[in-house]
Amino acid sequence: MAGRRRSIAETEQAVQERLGGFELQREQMAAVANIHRAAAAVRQHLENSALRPHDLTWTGFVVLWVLWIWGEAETWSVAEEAGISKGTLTGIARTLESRHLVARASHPEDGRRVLLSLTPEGEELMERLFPAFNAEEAFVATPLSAEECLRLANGLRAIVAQLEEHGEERRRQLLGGRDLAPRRSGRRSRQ
Amino acid sequence: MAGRRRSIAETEQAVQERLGGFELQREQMAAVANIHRAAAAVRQHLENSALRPHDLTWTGFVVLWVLWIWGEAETWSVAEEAGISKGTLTGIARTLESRHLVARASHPEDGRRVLLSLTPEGEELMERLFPAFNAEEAFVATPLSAEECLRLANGLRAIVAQLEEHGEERRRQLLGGRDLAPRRSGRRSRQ
DNA sequence: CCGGAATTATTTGATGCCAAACGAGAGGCC
DNA sequence: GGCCTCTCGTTTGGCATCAAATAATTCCGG
Repeated sequence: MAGRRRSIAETEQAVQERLGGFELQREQMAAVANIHRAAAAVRQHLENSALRPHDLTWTGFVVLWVLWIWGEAETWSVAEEAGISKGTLTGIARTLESRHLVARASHPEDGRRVLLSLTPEGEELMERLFPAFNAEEAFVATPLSAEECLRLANGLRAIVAQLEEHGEERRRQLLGGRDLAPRRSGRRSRQ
Repeated sequence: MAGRRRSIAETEQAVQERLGGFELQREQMAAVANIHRAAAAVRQHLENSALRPHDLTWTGFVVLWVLWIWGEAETWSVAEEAGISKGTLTGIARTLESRHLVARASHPEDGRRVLLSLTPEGEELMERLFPAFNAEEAFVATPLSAEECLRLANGLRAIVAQLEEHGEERRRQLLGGRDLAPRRSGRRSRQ
């Protein structure tokens, strides 16, 4: 056992032994745990294969991707699509702008809003990068048939939908009226 | 369309339109994209429901979890299991140690190695926290039957295995002998 | 045993990340 | 026009994150 990476089977065996005394939702636990294992492994691989030669981070790529697919868009919508907070997007957009891949323009009718779009350089990058990226997506999914991929995607989509539809209500319920403790980090009030 | 969150179906439609001219692995792309959407959504929910009252981050919880399941363990092995780099673990362990949830001990036979374990306080926390955490895992998986959860877990496990078995070789192949550009960030050489 | 090679964990630097606070602008009302 | 409120994007603070450099220790050949 010592000095070797544990397989998922070994881990699940250890969990079984450790948690024998608990009543638990075993299948759901395995699903959630593996979502994160897979996400981390896939992200790691894509960053170190397709993205690294272009010095892009995962999130930077996702933002470029969103702009490529949707064209010019407001920041709140880009953040939403990319699955990051608007504060994070501000930083990412700054980085991408400094590399001339993304352009920032203020909304013609509302001075508060900002529009993001790809520069021609950004478009060109995506056209070259995307096929390589997609090839690595195919590589990580090699063990699965096309149909199994769709099944997988459907299961995951159902989880996302569940959280979009019922997540906020659930969190409210759990609180039962009490206030949620503020995060340890985050900006402090001035007074 | 404006001012509303786009559904996954709409996104996939836009992708279809934008990428009509590319040859692409559609199913694999959908699977990979949804892995990340789901991972982010699930993590967000768990942090804001089960973990927040205990002021734990996702990664902090995962590290406690690994120690709870496996007992005392060496740091490299904890990092491996938790899916983070050993450098990151150093920071997390420091945080958890400062909160008296984790203890650090040096290896009796090898002064380079460090052993981590839960303190009694950490054990107690996990015993109280785990049921709540598992309940939220069950909540996010509500739309799926137990069997569908297992199917999902199996598909994801296959992807992780693919990367563990062939990922490194694949990245070497892609490089074709060339050196991978260093990351933009990271420690600089002294000279 | 001595000195270099190998193997640990830690430090470092740049970036990512969130939530809450903030400031700038828009819109309604009187 | 002067306010008050609402709604944007940005800033802030505290961590998390990685890979490479470095420090600390062990191992091995002579």
